[in-house]
Amino acid sequence: MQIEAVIREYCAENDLPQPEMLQWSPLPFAGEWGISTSFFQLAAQEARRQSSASSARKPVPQRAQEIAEAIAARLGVPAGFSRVEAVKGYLNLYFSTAEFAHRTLQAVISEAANYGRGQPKGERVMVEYAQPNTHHSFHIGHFRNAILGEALARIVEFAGFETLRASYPGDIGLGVITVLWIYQKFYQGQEPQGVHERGQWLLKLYVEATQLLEEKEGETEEERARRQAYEAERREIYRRWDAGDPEIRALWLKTREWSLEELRDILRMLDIQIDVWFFESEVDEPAKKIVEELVQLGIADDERPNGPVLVRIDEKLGLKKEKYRTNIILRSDGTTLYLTKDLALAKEKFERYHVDRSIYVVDSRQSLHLQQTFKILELWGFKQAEKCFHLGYGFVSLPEGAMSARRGRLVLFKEVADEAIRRVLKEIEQKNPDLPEAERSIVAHQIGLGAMVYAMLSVDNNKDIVFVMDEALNFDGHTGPYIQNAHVRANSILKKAGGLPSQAPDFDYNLTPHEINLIDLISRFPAVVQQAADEYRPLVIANYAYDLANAFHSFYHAVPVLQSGDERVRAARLWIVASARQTLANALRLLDIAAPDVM
RNA sequence: GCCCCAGUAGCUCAAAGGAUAGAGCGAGGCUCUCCUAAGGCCGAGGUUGUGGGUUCGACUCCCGCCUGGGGCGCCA
Repeated sequence: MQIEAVIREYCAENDLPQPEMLQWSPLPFAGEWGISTSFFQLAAQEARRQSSASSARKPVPQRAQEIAEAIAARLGVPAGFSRVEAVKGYLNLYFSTAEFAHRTLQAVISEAANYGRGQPKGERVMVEYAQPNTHHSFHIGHFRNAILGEALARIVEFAGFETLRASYPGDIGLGVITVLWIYQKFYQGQEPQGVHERGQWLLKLYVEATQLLEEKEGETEEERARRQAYEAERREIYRRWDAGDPEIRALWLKTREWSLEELRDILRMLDIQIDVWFFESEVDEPAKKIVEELVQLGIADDERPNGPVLVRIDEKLGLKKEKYRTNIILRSDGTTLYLTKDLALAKEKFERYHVDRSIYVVDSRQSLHLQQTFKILELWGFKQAEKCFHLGYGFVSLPEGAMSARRGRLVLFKEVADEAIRRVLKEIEQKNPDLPEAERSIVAHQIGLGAMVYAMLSVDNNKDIVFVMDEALNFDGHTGPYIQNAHVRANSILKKAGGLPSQAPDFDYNLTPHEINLIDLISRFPAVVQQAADEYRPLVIANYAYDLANAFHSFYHAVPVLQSGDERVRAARLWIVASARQTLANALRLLDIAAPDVM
C-alpha cells in the first residue's frame, strides 16, 4: 500500500522506529467514511528509546499528534480518498462518499439474501441444542436453549461453516420411569387428545408422582408403608425397562412419542429443523463399550467391585493442581452416567458425522462436566476435542425464585407464546385495524414470537435471566417488534414506489448524516456476521439488528424518499431503503425472527 | 477448601486495549392534515463493586479483597 510506504519512509528519515504493523480501523465518526491509524505506539517506543533523563521528551499523545500531522502533510490526498487529517494522534483518511455508498449498496442489492454471507470455511460444525427431557413439558428455560442454539447454528452456517443441527433429548432416567409408573397405575388411557394438552399433562403426572413418592414430615406408619410400596413398584418398572420387557418398552415408546410430538410442534413454530436426533437411551450400550476401551488404554481406572470406574483427569494430564478433578464414568453396579453417554455421543459425532468442531449449548452449571468431557476426549486422542466449545447460558428463573415443576412454579413456552399472540392481536386491533383478517394471525405469530426471541437473544448468554412476562412481551423500545417495524416501514415505502430503479444510481448529491449513518451500518454487516461466528455470540447480531433498525427509524423520520422532489435523489434513497430492508431481513433471519411485510 | 460466572445510570442491559462509557425501561418536555406514532426529537441521570499493578492509553488485561449466583468422585 502506497500510504504505508510513505509512513515507513517518514519514519526512516526522521530516526523513528519502524512500525511493526500498521493497524487500520474504520473511522468511528458518523458523517464520512474512512480508515484511521494512530501513532501512540510509535511515540511510546521512541520515548522508551531515549534516555529517561532527556529533557526533550514530550508527552506521548502530543508527540503522536506531531507525527500524524507530519505524515498527513507528506501524504497530501491520495487517489481514492477525499481528504486526510491528523486529530489527537490519529491519522484519518476519508473515502469519497459517493463511491463508498455506491459500492456498498450495489453489493447488497446484487447479493440480496446472501449479503453478508462468508466464504466457505471448509469445516463442518455440529451445534447441539434443543435437548429437553421427554415426559416433561417444554418451558421457558428450554426456549432460551433452543433459540440460542438455533441462532448460533444460523450464524455459523451463514459465516461459512457447513452446519449440522443436533438434538439430544433425555428420554430415559428416573424421571421418565416415574411418569411411566404413575400413568400405568392411575391414569392408563386417560390422556387428553391435543398435542400440547397431552404433553403438559405428562408434566402434571410427574409432579403428582413425585409428591406420592416423596417422604413427608411426620408421616404415619400407613403412609410410610404405602410410599415404600410405590417406590418398589417404580424400581420394578426401571428393572423391567432395563431388561427390555416388551410391555414396559411399548408404554415408554408411546408416552415418549407424546412428548416428542409436542417438541416437534414447538420446533415447527420456531422454524427449527433438526438434522440429527440422538436419544439418550440409544447411547447407553455404546457407552459401556467405551468404558472398557478407556480402561484398556489406561485412561480410566477400574476400581470395581469396591468402587466405580473413574478417570483421574488431572493426574493423566500431568497437572499438579486440581483443575479438572476426577470423574466417574461407570457406577460400581456397571450402569452408565451422563458423562459416559456424552463420551459415546462425541465419538459418534466425530466418526460417523465427521464434524471438525462441536458446539454444546448447555446450561452453564454444567461447565465443569463439559470441560471434563473435552479433556477425556483429548486424552483419548481426538484432536477435534480442542474445537469443542461449551456455549453455556445462565438459567432462566422467575421473580418468585427458581422454576420448579414440583412446586408448580413453571412458565411453559406455549403459555407465553399464546399470551404473546393475544397481546399482538389486541395491538393490531388498535394500531392497524385495516389489516385483513387472514393476515392477522400470521403477523401476530411473527411479532409475538419475535418479541419473545429477542428478549432471550438481547442478553449475553452467560447472564441469568429473570423471566417477567410483561417485560418479555414488551413491543416498544429495545425489542424484536421495534426491529420488525423498521423492516415493515422500509417495505411500505418500496411497495408504494412500485419497484426499484434497475440502474444503480450515483450518490453524487449531498447525503444527509442519517443516510450516511445508515449506509455505514449496512456496510458493516458482513464483518459483524464473522465476529458473531468467531465469538459464538448471537448477541453480536442482536445488537447490530437493533442499531440498524434504530438508524433506519431516524432516517425514515427525517429524510423524505418518495417525496424528495428530485428524481435522482429519490432513486438513490430508494436504493438505501431497499438495502436497509434487505440487511434487516438478513440479520433477523440469523436471529430466527420473522421479517414481516406488514404489522 | 478449590474452580467458574456476574457486579457499569433508579431498574434491565450494551460496549472487551484506543478518540466524548451507550441503549431501553421508568420519570419530565415536544411531536401524527406529511412514506403506518410498535415511531421520532430534546433535556436529566455515571468515582464502571473495591484496592493495587501493567500500559502512551484500562469498563476492557494481571493480582488481592468484597458482594451475589453456580459448580466440585457413583444426579443430569
